[in-house]
Amino acid sequence: MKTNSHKCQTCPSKGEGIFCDLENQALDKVSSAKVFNTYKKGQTLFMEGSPPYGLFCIQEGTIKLTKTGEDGKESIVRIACNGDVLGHRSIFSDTNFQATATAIEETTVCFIDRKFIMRMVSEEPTVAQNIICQLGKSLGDSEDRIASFAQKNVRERTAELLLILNESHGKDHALGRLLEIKLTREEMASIISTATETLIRQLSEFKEEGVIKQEGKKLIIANIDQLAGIAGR
Amino acid sequence: MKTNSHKCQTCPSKGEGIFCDLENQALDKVSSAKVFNTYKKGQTLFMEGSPPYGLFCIQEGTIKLTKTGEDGKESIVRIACNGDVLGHRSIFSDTNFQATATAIEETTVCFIDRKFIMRMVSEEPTVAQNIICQLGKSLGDSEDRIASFAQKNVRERTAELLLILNESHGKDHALGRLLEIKLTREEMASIISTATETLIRQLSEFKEEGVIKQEGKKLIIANIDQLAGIAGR
DNA sequence: ATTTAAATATGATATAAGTCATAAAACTTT
DNA sequence: AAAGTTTTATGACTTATATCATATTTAAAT
Repeated sequence: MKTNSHKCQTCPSKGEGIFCDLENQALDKVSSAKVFNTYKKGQTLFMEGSPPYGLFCIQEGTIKLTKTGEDGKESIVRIACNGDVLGHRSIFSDTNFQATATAIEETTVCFIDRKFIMRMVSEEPTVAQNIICQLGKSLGDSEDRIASFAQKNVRERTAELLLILNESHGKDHALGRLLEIKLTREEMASIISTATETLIRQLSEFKEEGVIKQEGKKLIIANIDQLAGIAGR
Repeated sequence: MKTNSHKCQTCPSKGEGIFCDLENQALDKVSSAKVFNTYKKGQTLFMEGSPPYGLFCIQEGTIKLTKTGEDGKESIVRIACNGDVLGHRSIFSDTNFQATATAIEETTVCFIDRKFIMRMVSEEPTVAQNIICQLGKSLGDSEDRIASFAQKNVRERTAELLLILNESHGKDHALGRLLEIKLTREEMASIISTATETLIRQLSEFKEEGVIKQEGKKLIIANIDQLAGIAGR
């Protein structure tokens, strides 16, 4: 399933990725250095503890990053999607992966060798800047979650999660905003650090209140303002 | 209290900072571009929501980064010390500060204008790499904390906090490892997202068990292996 | 199509940790 | 040195949320 026939020039995530500011010539170099790959739902890109050989650039799809506790309980530390890069943290600090990356839907990814990316960062300042920018955004999101955990209860964090999912995966729909992401309740619970049953109960409560609706397996935010009020922002 | 008489070449944090790989010539440029400043305990470097004009490089001391909830409750999202840089996230993503930075002890800091640092990142790849490396480390720490909340109880998180403080501020001592950082119990509680009383109770429990001791205001880790066992690592 | 397994849902119960109250230390300020 | 303020410390009580148990629904496998 590996090929090099794809061109970065026509990549669907071109506008968002770390190579978005490159000239055509430099982009050609990236095109030839990368390896294209498709991961099915449930497949892992890399495992916690293993050494990084390069960078993963998400073209299209969604990846969860998880850490496993001693008791085996997994917790989701980040969700990455189109244009996001994985592995930069490990590569630049020369440490093993601190989390496991798993596709939660079919995802197309480009892999770029670590040596190539190191050279790229030296030669193309915009690439370095974009990596800094993305890492910064992830750090901001991560610290938001820490504060959220300290300051908000499950009801507020659930509302917040739905709003965040809306920003990254929300589509317009007759009844409101349809969340085009198929996370299990267990995964949603893990993101906001609560028990699966507690999250399910909270979603049921939101349904009763008419804040959200369900169509098949997909959730729809029916009243986004009310949800924002609950999340407290 | 502002001066330019300090040279980066003789900075106590030179080995750890983002400019550590620069040649003397380039370092001279940094020396003349920076503004040196001292913050007393409790003074703020910048406030959540305000725009960033540059980068803060910590020469010596400790800074807490806090976020304030609607209810006014502050939570500590990061602790930064010698060699750490603040403001990179905001500068590169061109957003306002997402947290407030306050000195928790007397801290000496160099301020570097945003335009200068942007130029530096373009011209000196090692600076960009070091920023990436530091951001990556912060992101890793932050995600560790998220997993920690999800997977550990207050007892375990308290043990973990003491171990982390030991790594950054621990000094050898007759009774074990002395933590050379003066955080209030409220601040310690905030770091691990628990109530002040709960943290105090946990420390009392550790004292009873003989895992930690107290000398004046400072804590001493008497049995680091046992503490590591409790933290689960 | 039928069986098996996994995910969702809800009730009942337990408990870790939060909140409130109060007091004693430990610093600050006058 | 005395008064005031903040921090540390414990006890008593409450509550949000985890855990356990058990259906029900949905998806996967045979």
